[in-house]
Amino acid sequence: MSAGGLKMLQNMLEQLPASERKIAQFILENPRSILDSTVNEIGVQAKTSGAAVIRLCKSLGLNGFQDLKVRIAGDLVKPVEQGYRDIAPGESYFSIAQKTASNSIQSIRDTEEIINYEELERAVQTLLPAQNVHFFGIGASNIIAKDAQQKFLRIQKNATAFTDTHLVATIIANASKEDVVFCISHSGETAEVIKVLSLAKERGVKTISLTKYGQSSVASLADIKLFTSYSGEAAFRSGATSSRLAQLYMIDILFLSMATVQYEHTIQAIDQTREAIRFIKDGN
Amino acid sequence: MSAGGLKMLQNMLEQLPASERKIAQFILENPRSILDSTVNEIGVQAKTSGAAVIRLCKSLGLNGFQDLKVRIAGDLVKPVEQGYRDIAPGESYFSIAQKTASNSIQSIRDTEEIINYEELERAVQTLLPAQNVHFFGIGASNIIAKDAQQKFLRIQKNATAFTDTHLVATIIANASKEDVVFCISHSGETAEVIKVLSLAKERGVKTISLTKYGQSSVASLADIKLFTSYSGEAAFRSGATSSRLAQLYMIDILFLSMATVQYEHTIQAIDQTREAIRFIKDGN
DNA sequence: TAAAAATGTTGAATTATAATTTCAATAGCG
DNA sequence: CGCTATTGAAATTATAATTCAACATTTTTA
Repeated sequence: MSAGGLKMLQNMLEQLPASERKIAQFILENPRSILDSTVNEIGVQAKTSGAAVIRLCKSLGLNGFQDLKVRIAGDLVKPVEQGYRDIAPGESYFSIAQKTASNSIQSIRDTEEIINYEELERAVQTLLPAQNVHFFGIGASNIIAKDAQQKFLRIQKNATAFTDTHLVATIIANASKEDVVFCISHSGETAEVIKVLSLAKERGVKTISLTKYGQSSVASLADIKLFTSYSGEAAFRSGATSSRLAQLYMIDILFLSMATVQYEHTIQAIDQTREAIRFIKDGN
Repeated sequence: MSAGGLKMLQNMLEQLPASERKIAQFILENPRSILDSTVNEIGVQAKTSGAAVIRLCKSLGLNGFQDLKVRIAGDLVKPVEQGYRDIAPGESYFSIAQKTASNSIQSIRDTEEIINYEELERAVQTLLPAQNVHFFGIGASNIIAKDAQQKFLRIQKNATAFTDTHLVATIIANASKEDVVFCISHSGETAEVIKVLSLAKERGVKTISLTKYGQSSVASLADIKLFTSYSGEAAFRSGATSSRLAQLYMIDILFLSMATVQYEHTIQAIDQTREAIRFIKDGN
């Protein structure tokens, strides 16, 4: 019942009469397009008739056009992708969606593989007792910082995520020993982040970094170093497409790790948050 | 166009009216049998009518019965998915990392499967000529809005992503017909987002929504509806862990789709951005 | 709280569309 | 030249999709 339609066409190609072969060739070249075409449309596009399409189905030993359609739909289910692939001009939406999914998944998998669990444990143990956590990242990394801030606030952990270097400097200048500065920079070389980290170090505030895997100024400065996999990041010179997902993945792990350690407290905090939002929304 | 039919049915099951739900359930129980049944046969077998089958297809956002058939044919050739798994108290770091990776990957895969490529195309064609794109989302969805804004600015597309409802109202009140309002809300029921959308609609501004798959106030209001898969989102009642990745994935696809259509322009814009950042950083 | 109005849901009947068959015309072949 | 195979337009049949009146449900109003 399942798939094999394209293979059938290929095998049969030579022994088919001219009109049917035209159809077969057309389908092999545009397998996707036949899924939402009618028999007659295909006939015309392949410069022959709709009747030839039906005859082709019979020649293949199938019951009819629907049968062929279903088999080809099965053939077109994407193969599992591996590795990173860039996107070319004029690429189809379908192909973009596939490649993007594949790249995103790959970056998460790669990041999972390089996790240093001792370092992760140290991060959790540092963050749990912290009074305030100051996330800092600029540009694309600020998105991650904001996400982390939101998550931390949910479990009743004070958190900031400003972009203004001067403001952050002020905060660090007045930070207590119970505070943690958490710096995010994919490259690990963002000037502002390096400055903020240096300041924190000088002031004796605990520091955690999240950068791409490998040596970098930011990572070397931080007390605890977390990494995301440095993937090709080919995708369209865009600088921050799948790396961003890997960073969020690391934030999730941190958040969930902290949450499981203080399970009851977390559940309670999250339910309270939900209540509060409902109150704002519905007023009761 | 690829598969995901069964997932769609599963996601939608609860919000369907009785007759359509009967059909959905029947199909989920006998996916294979629908491949060579007619609309009426299915209707009768599920103890309702053929009309309900067609209505179900429309409810899923598909064009018709053939569309559903093709997607289910795709589902039947691939191995069964793992599904989502929640995290328990005192779970090991390793296990958290694994489950989180697995859930994240699943949500991206599921989202890929339910993409409606015609709707995506319409979104791209609406966004490309837009003068300004106003992203709007609050709470966790604002993170996504900000991410989208950054991406759009990179390709020289004016974009905003404010949280202040009054401010956004002002913007929409003064928006031109060439502007687009892009609303993000996982639940699709965020009051502020509904208000903003209604205002935009009233003002005749084009609207795009990004919500979880299924019927929702936000989606019904928008001209163009994009979806992420509504997964169990079990992960620790946290409300926004892997759904966020799926949303970012959709933003990536939109961005890359727009970028490939105007490839040279994009490359140039991105290189200029890089230059500008280097200038700020190194001063030369 | 009951009645009325509005809204949503249903499947039988109808219409529209697409798949399949028929058949006369034509091409290929010994 | 006569036989057989192939072809596509037209007819037929099957199927998908829409319409609509009846019914059910929810919401509004008095």
